[in-house]
Amino acid sequence: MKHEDKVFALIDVNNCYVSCERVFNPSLNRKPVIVLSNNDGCAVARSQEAKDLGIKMAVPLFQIQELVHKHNIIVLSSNYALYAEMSRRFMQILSTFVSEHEQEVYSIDECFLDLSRYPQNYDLSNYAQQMRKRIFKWIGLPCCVGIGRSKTEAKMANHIAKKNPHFNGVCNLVEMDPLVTESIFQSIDVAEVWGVGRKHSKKLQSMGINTVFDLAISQPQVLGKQFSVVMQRTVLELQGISCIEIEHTPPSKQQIVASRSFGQRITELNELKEALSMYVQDATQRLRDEKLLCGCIVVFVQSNPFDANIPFYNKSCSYALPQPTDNAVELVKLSIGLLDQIFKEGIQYKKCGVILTGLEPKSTHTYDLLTDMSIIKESDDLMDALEAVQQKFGKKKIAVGPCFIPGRSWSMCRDKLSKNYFKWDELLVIMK
DNA sequence: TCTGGGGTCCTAGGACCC
DNA sequence: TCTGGGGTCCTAGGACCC
Repeated sequence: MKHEDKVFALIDVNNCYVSCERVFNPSLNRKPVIVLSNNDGCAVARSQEAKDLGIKMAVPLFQIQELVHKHNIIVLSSNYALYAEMSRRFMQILSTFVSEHEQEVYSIDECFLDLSRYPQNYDLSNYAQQMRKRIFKWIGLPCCVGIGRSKTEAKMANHIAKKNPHFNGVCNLVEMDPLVTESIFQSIDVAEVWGVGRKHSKKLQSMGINTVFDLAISQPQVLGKQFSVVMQRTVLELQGISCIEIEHTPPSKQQIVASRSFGQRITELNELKEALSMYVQDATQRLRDEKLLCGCIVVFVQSNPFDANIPFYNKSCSYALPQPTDNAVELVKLSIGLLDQIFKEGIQYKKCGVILTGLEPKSTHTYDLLTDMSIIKESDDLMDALEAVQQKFGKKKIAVGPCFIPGRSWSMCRDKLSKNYFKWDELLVIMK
C-alpha cells in the first residue's frame, strides 16, 4: 500500500478526568469543574465551563483561587485509579471497531486507529459517529474523532472537531475539500500542531511560520536542518505523507520513574528515607508487573526550584548493578545507600525520586556462569510471598524499610478526592 | 504559604579507540 | 611551529508528549 492511502483516526475523551468524575456525579454537569495534579498543585483537567472562565492548562491552584471563589468552581483531587479503569473500558470498546494490530493506546484518554483498510467498505465519518455513540452509551464518556492521512493530521482533525461544535464530534480531513482544509489550517496557530511545543513555536513564528497552513507548505528538509528530523517528519505528516506508524504493541519500557513532591519541605535524612523507600517499592512493583529486571538505579533529590531566595539544590547519584534484579529489598537497600551520598545538611527538600533503568526482560536474561541460582530462587520466592500478602491483605500491610507511616508531613495532599466507584466498598450509593 | 508526574526521542560533546 | 581522521559509546541537556 502506498503511504498516500493510509488513513488514521484519533479518538480522544473530552476533558477526560472531569468527564470521568461527571459519570458518577451528575451534579457536576454544566458547572465549572477542575481536577488537580498530585499534591493538589495544578489544574490538569478543566470542564468546558472552566476553560471558558479562562483557566489555563497546568496553572497552579494558588494563582486562580480568586476565580475559583468568584465563580464557585468545583475543585477535585485527581483519582487516577478511577480514570485508569474508565480508560481501560474506553479502549476496550474501541477495540471492537478494528482488529488488534490496528489499535494503539496512545495515552490514558487517547487512542489511534489505523483505518487504512476501511475506506472502501465504510463511510468513515459515519463509522466514527458509531464509535462516539457506543462509547457514550456504554460508559458515558463524550469524545471526539479526528481522521487524517497521517497521525499528525488525525491529531489536527481531532482538534478541529473539538473546537467547532458544528462538526458534531467528527472531523474527517480525508474527505474534506482541500480549499476548506486550507482555510481552516490558516486559522489555527502553529503551536497547536502535535510535536510543536512552546520553544519551537516561538522559533517558527520568528521565521514567519505562524499557522498550521504555513507549516504545512514549508519545505520538510529545510526545517529538518533548522530543527531536527522530528520537525521534518511533522511537516511531511501535515502534507499527508505518513511517517509515524501505529504501534499496536507498546514498546518495552526504557525506564521507570517514581517520584513525588512533598506536601511540606523535608530537612531530615530519615524522612527522606521513608519517602524514598516507598517510591522504590512503587517502581519495583511496576518493574515486576512488566516482567523486567533493572540493571541501573538512579536516586535524586531536589529543593524547590521556584524558591527565588535559595539556590536550587538538585543532585542525583546512580549505581550499575553487577547483576540485574527485581528484588525490592535489594533495590531499597541500594537506593538508601545512594541517598546517603547525595544528602546535604541544611537543604529544604521538596522532592525526591528513583529511576530504574538498564531494563531487560526477565524471561530472556542469561545469568553468568558463577551465579548461585539458589539465591535467585530465594529472591523470587520472597518477592512472590510479599506480593501474595499484599494481594490478600492490602498494599499497606507489609513493606520493605520504613514506609507507610501515617500522618507524615511530606505525604501527598489529596483533599478533594472522589471515590473509586469500581471498588466494592466505594460503590455509588443511589438510595439508602 | 501554595508551582505534577511519568515518559520518549534527539543532539552535541567528550572520552576513547585504532 | 607543526599537532589525522573516522568510528563508537556514553552522558547531559533540551525539547516534546499526555
